[in-house]
Amino acid sequence: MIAEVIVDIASSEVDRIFEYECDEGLRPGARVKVPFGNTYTAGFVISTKEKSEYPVEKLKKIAYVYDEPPAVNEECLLLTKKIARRYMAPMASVLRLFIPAEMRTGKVHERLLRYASYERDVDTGRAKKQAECLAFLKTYKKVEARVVEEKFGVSALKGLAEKGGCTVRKEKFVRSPYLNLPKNDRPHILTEEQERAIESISASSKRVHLLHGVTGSGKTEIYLTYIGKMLEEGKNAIFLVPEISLTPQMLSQLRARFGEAVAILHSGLSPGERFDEWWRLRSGEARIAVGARSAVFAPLENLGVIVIDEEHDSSYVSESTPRYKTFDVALARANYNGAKLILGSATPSVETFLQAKEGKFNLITLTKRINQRPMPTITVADMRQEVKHGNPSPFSIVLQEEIESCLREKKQAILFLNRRGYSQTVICQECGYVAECESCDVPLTYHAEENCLKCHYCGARYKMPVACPNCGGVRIRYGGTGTQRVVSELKKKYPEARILRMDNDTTSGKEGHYKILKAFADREADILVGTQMIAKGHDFPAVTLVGILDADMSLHFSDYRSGERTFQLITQVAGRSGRAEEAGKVVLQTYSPTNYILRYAIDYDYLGFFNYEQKLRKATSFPPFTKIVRVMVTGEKEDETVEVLKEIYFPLEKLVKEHPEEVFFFQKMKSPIKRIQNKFRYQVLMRLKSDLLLPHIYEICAVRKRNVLVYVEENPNNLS
DNA sequence: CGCGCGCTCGGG
DNA sequence: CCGAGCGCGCGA
Repeated sequence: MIAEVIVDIASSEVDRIFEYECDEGLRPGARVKVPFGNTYTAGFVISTKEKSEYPVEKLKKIAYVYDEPPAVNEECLLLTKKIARRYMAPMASVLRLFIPAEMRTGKVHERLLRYASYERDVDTGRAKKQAECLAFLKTYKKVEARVVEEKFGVSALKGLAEKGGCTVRKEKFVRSPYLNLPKNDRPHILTEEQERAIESISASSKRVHLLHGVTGSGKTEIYLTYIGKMLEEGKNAIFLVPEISLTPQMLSQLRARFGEAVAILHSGLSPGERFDEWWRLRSGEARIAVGARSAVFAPLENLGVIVIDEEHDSSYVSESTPRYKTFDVALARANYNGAKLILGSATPSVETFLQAKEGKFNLITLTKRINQRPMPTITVADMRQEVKHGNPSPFSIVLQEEIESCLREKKQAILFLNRRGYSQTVICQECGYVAECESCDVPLTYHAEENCLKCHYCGARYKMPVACPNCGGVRIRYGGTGTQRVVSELKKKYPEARILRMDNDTTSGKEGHYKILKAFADREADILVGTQMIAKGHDFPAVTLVGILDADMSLHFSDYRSGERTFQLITQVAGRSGRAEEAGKVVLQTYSPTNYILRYAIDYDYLGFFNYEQKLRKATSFPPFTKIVRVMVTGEKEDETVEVLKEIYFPLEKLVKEHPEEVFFFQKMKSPIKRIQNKFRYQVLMRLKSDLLLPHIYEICAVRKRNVLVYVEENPNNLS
């Protein structure tokens, strides 16, 4: 037998099939160890055949077959080929998505522990410790041997085992997080609207279903009910959520509902936990995979449903090769398995909603909130007027009043500002010098807590200079407010208020996010000041006020999606207010109160927003009516980078000249941020009518030069 | 003349 | 990707 093997080296240079002699019965998808060059390397069997075209005397033998059953099944192999072709990615880099890194490196294995189990009552004679040990085991039946030995001594356990009172055996210990939570069998009562959604999903013959429902309309209950339904039918499920939503509460809720049938895949797990959870899915022991983007590759067969919650979230696009879109992978898997693909969002992306409106997806609209409560009222504070009337603080008069009444009534408030640090820029008032990062082409942000300057792109820290390095001046202006400054202003104004801050600087560590959220939920603070990360799905019943300090921030970004993003952000942040008994309030501060995006957001008018945005995109030929392609060329040496840029630019130029009808825009340029982490960034930007030229573009950009990286992005999330 | 580094090439 | 093999540049 001959095995066609892809070696586990993620480089296009060796991304081809190597043939090896193998034993009869080796199955495609198996991981193997093969001689390669003058060492050994891991590889994946892609297929097997009887005869090889390759000279027999040169064929080598497979050295070792790793695991049985094969780690990658037939579906995954097909999907691998599809993704590799689509993104011109090496097969090995795609195959790696399907198995946990722990398995590849071979550093983590299943964990075996010794357990002492009670057998029967025996006469322990004069051995007092053995008698105690026997009694202990009789009560607890099975205990880890190490624990028993610590309690009664090594010899007592050994002696007891020899007399037959107990047995000591090595068993697999499953490192599954939250496994010990009690299962909660309370019935789940659906509202009429939720019932109808379930019926619609079941009845529709369409592959993709979009649940469009306001925050608090109970989308999660619909997903879980449908997943439960699939389990009953003997089918399995994948439930995808944005990384940030994988909170302990969320996971324990799932465990309570589905018990051990749930396996969790996410970056916060320990290597051992991830390994075990993966195998629980592969072996069929667990039947629901929950996780962020990468969980779409979960090793489940016979899928009944794949759910993508918060469909619009930008974390669903991979930012390293292969730059797959979670939706595309999920759709391919749903098609293969005959499964339903459910997308859910209060603010679907324009692209998704357009497809739903055109009838390609089954659109289900949920209009009612579960608790019947109206959405919080949004008050607009015109910051131009505030400045005119001599209010220099980051808080408008109306927001100050609301904060005060909130504190008086012992309620909680959230203040949102998508900018961390103290001040965005540090400018010398004498000469206009702006401190910039040495490795990136961006200004530095002042952090008051550590009294230092930080680069928000590469994380570098610099000492805060006493005097201007350029002219020696000592008068420094702090421009632009960040979360730290908001907190210090709040403390000045409301010394009695307890304030928590949540941003990248305060959430370090494994459970950094969770600790702050929990502290706030436990009412350890009155006001939570935070960036983007406070916007998502957390329930704080006592929050009655949300302040959006700078609604314009994302609005005036030079990006075709800035309007969409602003709408989504405002809707999400506003949804944090008034989740329980109390009606919520939102104060939205802006310098452009008449902006259409803000007007639609204030009215919670998604359809209004969508119609406007859709017309705009169509008129200006932007996605989803076109596709933006950015080819990024980065390298540490500018001359080398430009060299490679030229190498791809001319073939690309030739390509677009041959297809002028496909191309709206084509230009090579330095990136808006010319350097990040000491790497120069050059790009070719294109706007194309369709995906027709994509394969050619990927092909042209597949050049691999040492020291210079080239990659293709489709509709990139930011153009910096 | 010999060694060292940097580039090219092959791997089944 | 990684090591083997080889070419040319420099030192004494």
